[in-house]
Amino acid sequence: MTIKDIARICGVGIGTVSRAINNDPRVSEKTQEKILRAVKEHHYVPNNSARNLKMAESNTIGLLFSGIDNPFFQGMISIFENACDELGYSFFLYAVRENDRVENVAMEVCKERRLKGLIILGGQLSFPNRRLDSLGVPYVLCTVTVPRDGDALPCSTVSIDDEKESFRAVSYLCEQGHRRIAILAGRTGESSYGVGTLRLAGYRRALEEHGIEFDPALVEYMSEDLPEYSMPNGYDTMKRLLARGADFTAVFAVSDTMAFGAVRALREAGRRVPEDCSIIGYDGQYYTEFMTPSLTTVVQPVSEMALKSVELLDDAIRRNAPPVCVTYDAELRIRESVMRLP
Amino acid sequence: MTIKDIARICGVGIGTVSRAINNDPRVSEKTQEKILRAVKEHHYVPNNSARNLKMAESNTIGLLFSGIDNPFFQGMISIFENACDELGYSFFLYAVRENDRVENVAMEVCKERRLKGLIILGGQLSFPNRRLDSLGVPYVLCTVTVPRDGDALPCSTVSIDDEKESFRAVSYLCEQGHRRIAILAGRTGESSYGVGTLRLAGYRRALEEHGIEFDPALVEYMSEDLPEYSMPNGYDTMKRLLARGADFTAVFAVSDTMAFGAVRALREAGRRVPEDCSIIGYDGQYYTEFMTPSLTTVVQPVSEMALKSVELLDDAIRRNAPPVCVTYDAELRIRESVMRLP
DNA sequence: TTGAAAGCGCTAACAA
DNA sequence: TTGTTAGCGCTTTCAA
Repeated sequence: MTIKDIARICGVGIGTVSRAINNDPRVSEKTQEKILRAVKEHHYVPNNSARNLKMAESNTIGLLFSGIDNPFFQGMISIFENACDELGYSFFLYAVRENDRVENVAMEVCKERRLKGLIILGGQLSFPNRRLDSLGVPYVLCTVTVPRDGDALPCSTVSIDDEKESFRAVSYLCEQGHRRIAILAGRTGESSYGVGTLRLAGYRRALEEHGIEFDPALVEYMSEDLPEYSMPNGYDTMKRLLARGADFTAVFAVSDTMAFGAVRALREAGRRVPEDCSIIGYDGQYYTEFMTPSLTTVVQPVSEMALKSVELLDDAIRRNAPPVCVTYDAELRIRESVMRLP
Repeated sequence: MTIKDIARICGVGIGTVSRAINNDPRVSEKTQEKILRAVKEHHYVPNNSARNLKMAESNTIGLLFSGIDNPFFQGMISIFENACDELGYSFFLYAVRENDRVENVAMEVCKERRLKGLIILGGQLSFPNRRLDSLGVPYVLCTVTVPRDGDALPCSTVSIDDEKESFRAVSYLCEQGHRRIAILAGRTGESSYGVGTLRLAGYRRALEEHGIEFDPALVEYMSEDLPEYSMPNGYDTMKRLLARGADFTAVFAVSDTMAFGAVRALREAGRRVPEDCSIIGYDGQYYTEFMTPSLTTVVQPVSEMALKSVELLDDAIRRNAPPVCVTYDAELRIRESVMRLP
């Protein structure tokens, strides 16, 4: 069933059918009605490939989303969607699969749907990036960690300062009287601009500023064999820390998922939270407030970040604005999982 | 940058470029190398729209996924993907947005990508369904609840029997000596084949078979104002049950998320779990084993269900097999959140 | 092994 | 207000 069939059925030209479908005012009401009725009756659906191929340009913003299985992104998609809506853009969501490279998908989708611009949510990218440079449309990186040093980025970014926020979280632990603070850290060998590395750096700086000597025995890196930043990994990593007989009164977990698993491990070891061990998470995921004890954590302002991403992209598209890097402050949400030491 | 440009650059015809790109053996090695080099150098990416438009058929299975924000589906996508891979299909993932109807998206995507078949994961559908009937390719419903009575379905389905599994879960509670069992139920007014209704029915039957009279005072329906089956809703619903002064020693929550929120509400009310109140969840989500106490829950065999869905679709595509409805058994995973009453 | 050309289904420019 | 037509970028004949 193509536009041709509908035209034949209605006894009109295909141009008229096209106009009727797209609500072009230059079709008589009677004709349009007839055509739409036939469309409905025969379940005609336009072929998007043909449409995209023909159209010189769309008015669509694409969202390239790496991490469909990552709960951190839960609920963000609809924020992007609504924001695009508000600014008058269509919205196209594309979930990047694990084995696909963001850059390649970006190129493909851009051509296929004639995107006006692109938001890249999550995933790993490196710069300079020749592929992305040749995209031809502006794009913004949201919660994508990239090296910040050296040359200016060719795109806008929206993120938080992981080092600073970790510093703040661990400082809070220090201020609550903790001196033996362990960290459930990212994988060893993570790149120097990965969040794990940044969060560990913040941890070290906080210790230093509070006159606490860094003790390698209190650092436990997450397992290479388990999914990164997952609950099982948090559980396993804490088990190892405990098994080593490390002596600590508080833990900084580099993600809420890690903290969740760690709490379980702590309890299995007979340590109460927060009475015997305080814990602090990172990300501010939705479930942390329903945990018992509710988890003190670094809340990333995901809504604002999503909104700002669309805004920046719109600036670039409509006003040709130059790239900017926006860094948001996270909020240390103080809840029940940290105890003040006497 | 189109195939034409590459052809011009390399001094060959566009047909040759097409063949080179698609690894057609009828291109001399030298020519292919030259072309691929130019492709790389100029960042040429074929336009999928043009490709899809031209190709008579693809070898692609599409996965229409409703519920990108639903943690229940976490990790399922890659199972579908691998299964398709194994059977020699390409895989196309499409996340259906809240405001889109599955049927419409199905029609569109099918035409656009010339799908061989479709798997519909989650979402709500009703039958008979004229739109889906005119799809023209086989499709299978995975964890989609549809009315089962009356005419045969035009497609295969893979699901579990919510009534039976709920019956089993609540029976277990009864067998542990509980007589006052509350339920955190689906929304009032849910359709008669919705999971909420089914799970409530299983609850009632279990009570009945164990000689316990059904007490409406022990049923608390989830809030209409909060997201369905969410943690806040579980929390809120339990709060209301508690506020009513209901008298119970165990609760059946119709989802793990509800159970999670409910545990928090219970504790805030000073009731220990499971000592003062047992609780049982439903779904078998990944985090339930890391909760404290770990949650006894009805584990849906999501991997098997995903695998079977692809298998059934393959049967329909390759062997023209008639639709079948496969119902899996769930597993009641007994953990720490239920206590035996003396 | 290659190039030329038809045509996938649609939109938009043009003509009527 | 309508019909006709060119052509979007590609794959795939067909002919060389």
